[in-house]
Amino acid sequence: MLSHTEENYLKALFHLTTENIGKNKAGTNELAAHLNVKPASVNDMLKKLKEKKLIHYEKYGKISLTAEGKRKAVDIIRKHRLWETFLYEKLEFSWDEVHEIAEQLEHIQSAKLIDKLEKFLDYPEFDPHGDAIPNAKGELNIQPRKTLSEIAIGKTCKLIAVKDNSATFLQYVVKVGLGISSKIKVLSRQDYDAIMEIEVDGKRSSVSQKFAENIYVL
Amino acid sequence: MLSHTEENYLKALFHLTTENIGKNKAGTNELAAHLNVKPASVNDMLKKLKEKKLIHYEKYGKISLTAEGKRKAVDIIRKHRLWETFLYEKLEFSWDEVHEIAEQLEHIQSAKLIDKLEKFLDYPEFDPHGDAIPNAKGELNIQPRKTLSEIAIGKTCKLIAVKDNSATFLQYVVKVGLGISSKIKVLSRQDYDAIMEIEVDGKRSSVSQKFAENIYVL
DNA sequence: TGTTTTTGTTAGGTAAGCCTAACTTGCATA
DNA sequence: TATGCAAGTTAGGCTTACCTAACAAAAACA
Ligand SMILES: [Mn+2]
Ligand SMILES: [Mn+2]
Ligand SMILES: [Mn+2]
Ligand SMILES: [Mn+2]
Repeated sequence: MLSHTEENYLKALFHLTTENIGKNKAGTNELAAHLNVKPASVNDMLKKLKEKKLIHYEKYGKISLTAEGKRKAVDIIRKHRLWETFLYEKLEFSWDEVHEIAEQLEHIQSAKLIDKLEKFLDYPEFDPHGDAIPNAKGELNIQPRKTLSEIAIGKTCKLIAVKDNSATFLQYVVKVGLGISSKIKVLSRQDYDAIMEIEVDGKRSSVSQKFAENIYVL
Repeated sequence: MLSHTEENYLKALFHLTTENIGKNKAGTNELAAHLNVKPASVNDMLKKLKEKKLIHYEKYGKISLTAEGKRKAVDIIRKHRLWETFLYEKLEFSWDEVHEIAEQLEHIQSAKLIDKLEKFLDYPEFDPHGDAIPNAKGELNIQPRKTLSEIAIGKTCKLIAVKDNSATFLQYVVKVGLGISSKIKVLSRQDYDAIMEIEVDGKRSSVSQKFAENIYVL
């Protein structure tokens, strides 16, 4: 049985490695920043997770998840995304509210609960932010995704997911008129700072590089 | 913000005092037994809860909840019972499974979540064990309840709630053919050990004093 | 290649929540 | 009223998960 904290470390490692295609190792400082703790605290935990055979790690080396660690992480992500879907679909929360509550719910221990919840939701494939929900076997198809910042001027694309799950970002996304499946036309992009002008349902907006990098499109 | 542990102490105190009519103070050892910890641990926590003005307590004296402590406890019980109802009604868990999972869910922090859950469940009045669910204002009507052990020979009564929420007890209750609203006829009671013979739906069973004291009837 | 900067580690300390062992208080009952 | 036992408290220790400050290693860069 893993503690709440250990689970959060595994989940963070999954996001920093396995989920980011092309990058499969993380560093101490990076992990510390992601979890809002100090590198010294991370170092303590790395020793414990290594001892439990959940991560690969050598002193001064890079960190990666073992198969077992990966499986544990995927299970937490599965719970997180199913709970988000429940909150959004059944309790009518808005998509900027679900993440924070799911951060708590993801730690509830009961395999039966999550399987019943999945059935109740009729086996959803994606959560409210467009992220794929792993199945009960721990299978999750991670496909390389383009971001809005990579779309050429003049082209139109479809929003399929958001990278940032924070309330402030999601509220901003809604304000620009965007949601899952929105069609976005790229009108222009400044050479100097990459600020883009986009059109959504006939409405024009200017968005930053940072914003565009957090929007996944197809 | 209260910790998971502090919440469990308040809930235990509520069950030992306010909810038990006629008894409104508890002792250190009693609380320790209820929480499966040692009296020394309870003593530590009592100092903290007093400091936070959640309990009335003097060294070597009895313990009781302040108005604020009571309110906090009722909120946790409200969450516990609404989650049990959700698990039972929506996810089709059996009544002997819901308590354990609700012990975890009751600590999720979000007033909005619990109010939306209550609405989703259409404002239930009782949980799957027949216990009243406090409303959002913290109101809970505690009425004195008779137990099966107090019913006279020859009389018939109706099961309205169970006191013990453990899986073993609840499975036994089901095995005897009982559930909420079951009609129970008391056939006999031994003078020596108070073992009772009862009839439920034409089926006869013998139950112990301990069993009968955990069945609330009307 | 030498030096600076970044990254990572260690030592030592804190708070929460638990424990055991030893002690004190107060209540029941002789 | 004495006294023995149950109830309650204290002291000191443990583990988890965090911290700061000081240090070591590796990477970047000049
Ligand atoms: Mn999320
Ligand atoms: Mn989490
Ligand atoms: Mn219960
Ligand atoms: Mn609890």
